Amino acid sequence: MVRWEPDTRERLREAALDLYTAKGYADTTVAEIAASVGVTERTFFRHFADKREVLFNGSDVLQEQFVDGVASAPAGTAFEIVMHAVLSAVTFFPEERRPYSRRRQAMIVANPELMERELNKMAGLVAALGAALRERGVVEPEATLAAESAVTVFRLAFEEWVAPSSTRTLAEIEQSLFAALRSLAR
Amino acid sequence: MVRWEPDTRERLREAALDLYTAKGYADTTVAEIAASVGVTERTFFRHFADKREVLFNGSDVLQEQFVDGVASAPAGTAFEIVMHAVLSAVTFFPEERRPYSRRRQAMIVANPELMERELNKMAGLVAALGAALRERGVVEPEATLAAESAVTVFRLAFEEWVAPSSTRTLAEIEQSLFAALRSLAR
DNA sequence: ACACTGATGTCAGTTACTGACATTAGGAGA
DNA sequence: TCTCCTAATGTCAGTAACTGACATCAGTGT
Repeated sequence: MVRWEPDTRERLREAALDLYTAKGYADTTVAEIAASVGVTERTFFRHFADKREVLFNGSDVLQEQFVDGVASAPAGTAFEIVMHAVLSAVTFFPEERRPYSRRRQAMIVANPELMERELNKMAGLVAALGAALRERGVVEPEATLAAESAVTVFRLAFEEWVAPSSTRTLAEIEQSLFAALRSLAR
Repeated sequence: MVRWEPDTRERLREAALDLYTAKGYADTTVAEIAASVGVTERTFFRHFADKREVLFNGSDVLQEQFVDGVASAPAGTAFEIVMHAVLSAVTFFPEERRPYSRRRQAMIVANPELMERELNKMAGLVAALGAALRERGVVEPEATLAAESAVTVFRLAFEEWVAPSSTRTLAEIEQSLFAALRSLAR
């Protein structure tokens, strides 16, 4: 019977954020991250496609949440469906995870390379959401426009949610942004 | 009196797209690009921050067009102002540049690294547009939402404009997308 | 016992990118 | 004309991200 050890993958993820925080993203080498959990650099690259990807683990799970949210939404307009999906996905960000999200997001916004990757993940969300909408019979260009709008709202809401002074819940922020978006195109 | 030679920068830009097209982006080294115009690799990196940036030259000019478009828009809602800005910027994409844009965009969508950079440039447009709107007194969150929406419309319109079968003008596509967006949030 | 599978180690190699310093060409002014 | 200055480039050594190929090894099912 051996002492329990978390996944190598998970340990790499934690070590990476710790090191990025301590020394800065650019000044941290992949070799250091690997060494700090007792594996080789090669192993790191077997778990993560590149040095950036280690910070973007949950993104596929979030994507599923969005897609499920579309599938489970009651009948309605494209806009109502994506609103439902985005608001459902808030369960992915419970209050106790806010400190972690803050740390991670601070790292991302401070490093253009990471921000690029973040934007890329958001584009993935848009693609998945758009596909889910088309699955439900929404046609172009409404499917893509609704998907884009929804992810934009989600992203802006998330950014405010992790802002240092923010106290509102993610769902509240999202709702006010959806409302503002509605009245924009008036 | 010497034979006229275009900028080293411009020649690198052309050579890069040619080589990327001929051998593929990943299989082209920066050293090859540099050698093909008779300079060293180091010189390439003095002109372009990295291997991707060489395909994103005009983006700052486009950004200025957007900002100018906001400044020159008649009084109106945030939505009307960004519509004016986006529609003004079509002069940046005359019909004769469509073949070049098609080539370039095909290269970008085929390479995730390049797509990431593209998304990053779009985020730059959003930021500039948002700032220009705030300059005109538009407040948050309307400024950011309008900027995001406008750049989304521009991007989707551009993608359709460079699609192989597309014949409509960029302005036409943009107008129909703005209209669709308007009726989305109804 | 044996084969198989999945995760890891090892190692050599490529290439993007950077810093430091040298060189050169052309223009402005003494 | 000589000289200084600046901008662009060359040279060179170095770092670190990433990859492919192959070996090892522990566990698992048969």
